[in-house]
Amino acid sequence: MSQRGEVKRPITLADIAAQAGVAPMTVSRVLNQSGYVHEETRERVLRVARALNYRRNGLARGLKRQRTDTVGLVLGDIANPFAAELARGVRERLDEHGYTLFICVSEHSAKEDLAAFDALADHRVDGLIVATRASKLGNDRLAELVGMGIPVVLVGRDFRHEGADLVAADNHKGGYEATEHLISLGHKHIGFIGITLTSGIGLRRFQGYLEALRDHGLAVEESLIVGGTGGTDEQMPGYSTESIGFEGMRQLLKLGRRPTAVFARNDFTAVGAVSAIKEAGLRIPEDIAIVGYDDVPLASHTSPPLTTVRQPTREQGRIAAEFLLRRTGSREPVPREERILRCELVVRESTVAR
Amino acid sequence: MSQRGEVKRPITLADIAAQAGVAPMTVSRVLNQSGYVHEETRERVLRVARALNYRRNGLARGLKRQRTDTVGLVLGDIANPFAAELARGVRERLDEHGYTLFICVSEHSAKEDLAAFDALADHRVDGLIVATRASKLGNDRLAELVGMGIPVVLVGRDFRHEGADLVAADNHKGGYEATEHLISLGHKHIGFIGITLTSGIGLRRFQGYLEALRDHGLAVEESLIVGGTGGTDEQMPGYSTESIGFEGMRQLLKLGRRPTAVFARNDFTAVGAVSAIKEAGLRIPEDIAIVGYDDVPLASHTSPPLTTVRQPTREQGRIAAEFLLRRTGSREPVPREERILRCELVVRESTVAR
DNA sequence: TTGTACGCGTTATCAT
DNA sequence: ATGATAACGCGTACAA
Repeated sequence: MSQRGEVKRPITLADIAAQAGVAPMTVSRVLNQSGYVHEETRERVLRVARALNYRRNGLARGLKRQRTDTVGLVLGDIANPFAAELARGVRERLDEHGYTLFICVSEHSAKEDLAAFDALADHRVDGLIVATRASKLGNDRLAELVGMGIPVVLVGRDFRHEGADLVAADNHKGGYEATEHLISLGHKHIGFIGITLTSGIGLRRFQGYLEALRDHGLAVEESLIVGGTGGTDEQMPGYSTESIGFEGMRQLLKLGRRPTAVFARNDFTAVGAVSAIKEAGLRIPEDIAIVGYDDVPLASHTSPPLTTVRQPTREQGRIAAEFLLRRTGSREPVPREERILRCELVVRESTVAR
Repeated sequence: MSQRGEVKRPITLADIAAQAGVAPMTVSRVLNQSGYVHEETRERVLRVARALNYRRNGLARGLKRQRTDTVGLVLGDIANPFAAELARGVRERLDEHGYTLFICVSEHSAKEDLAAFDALADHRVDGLIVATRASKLGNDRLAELVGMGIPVVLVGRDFRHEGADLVAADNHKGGYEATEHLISLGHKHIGFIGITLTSGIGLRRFQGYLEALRDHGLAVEESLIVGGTGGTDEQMPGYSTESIGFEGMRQLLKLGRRPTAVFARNDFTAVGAVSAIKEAGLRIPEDIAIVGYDDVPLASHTSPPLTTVRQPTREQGRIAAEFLLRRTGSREPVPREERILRCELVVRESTVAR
């Protein structure tokens, strides 16, 4: 026997077959529970397989079967509670259908987006769910993958492609309703914190804010709109925008006529703003009312509890998974689907009628 | 030609080779930049490859090369800021070495842990970093994988194996120091919120708490130790333990003699506790002091800013990656390494001398 | 019920 | 500088 290679070589079907005195094919049948195998043979094979600690080779298997029972999920930022909930929804559905989910994180960089798409595509995932910010590079590459016949579903991504499904929350409307809520409470000077030009989602919310102001005959005051760097800050967890909220609010408080209400692009930004307001010795909501966005678990435990806009995050994940399954499930081309989900205003104690 | 199959078949090296008038091997050389290829040939091949939108088949490639340049990271809960930071640290190092990171989430279930290990192992990742809660099933399976020669690094997991490296934060000491801090401020009745029996990490912190009490001659009062369900609550994001903190604190407030200080197992739990304290009309830190754990970004923006214990999370990720690279890098068996990192008490305004 | 032959797409190795 | 061959580990298709 040529047993020189002392390096632990992974066990293969052939190894099992040899020890069990059958053909590799029989072992395959046993392990995949396909075809007929004599009960006695079956047990013998299983015993050997277990004894040798066999693990099947997914590469060879995938290569032969032309599918891997695997789905890739590309996330821009794993620290984002939205991402977590989304992943949960996706997994929930995918699990039921025997798919394994591989998550790649791109840290909101277009370059890493590409890397993630490619890595996943190269490893022949059966489908791809993408929930990162849109970029020219990324969109083009996605188009290529779609062209190659890889099922792709976009989540909350500002990019449409005829071959890829889309699921998103109606952030525009959500922003509109948050703002309208403040207006209906009698506010006329409403600030916005967290404007960024790079993020499609934030931009949508901001547009809703603008539209609500206009629809109700309120002037848009540029000084009431404050930012947050658009760039990718390596040090800072992408979504942990407490600092943006804090700095932004400080800026607003310096104004000659400060806003009586503020709409923050997300709950963390809102928390940062709350922190700045308290630091200045002002009260919420009496002096300044505040609305967040997302309804993260934290939102109901701040003081005061935060009025916010809830988006059906897990639901988006579930739908994304279902859209994908539709595609992996059929050999024929599948017509594109798009689903925009409603957001819901959750009124708590950080807003009150003037 | 048997060109009947109208289904878009993925482009292969052979397709490119045919169109470029060379052998597949040459194409491989060009695409992998290995070996000598005439410049002219090279360009022709590249042109064809680009025109056909070629994507290499990672399965075939991995099968042949016996490595995939891929590392798996198993996380118990993606919503946990700890997990996010950890992943960031891991990626940071792995990227530099050309590895792609695939993340699997197990939602803190031992069964899903196994599924993740297996999926990753089957797809022949070059290594595995595991940061989920320990379980009998999981530990056994990990031992098997280690036995098969797969490089494994454990992060903050309460399980030691001679073939797997370990990196963790010193949660015991952190819990000790948090408690000692409160003691040094004059507190004698110190509560603990968030005891769970299933979580190794939480347990360590709790043990530190107990030890500090004992070392300073304080009695352990069982009524001051409150819980949080140990089970897996499907509806609740795993780490979002605001509710546990909230409910736990309410319970403590009902006591005849309530604690003057509380140590919460993590910052979110602390935030929930803060919320309950305020609801009861009490002040922090005057009436009740509170210490959290983790120093999440939020902690410095609560009111009052939270005293907490910071653990070097990203650093743990980096080290885990380095431990892994050590193993993937060498054919020989590598001696086990273990690194326990110090935590650091961050004193803010939620604690003050009595 | 079991086995044989072949191919999935790639690369290592040797030959030219 | 390029090509032919074989093999990675598995499953499909067919034969026995």
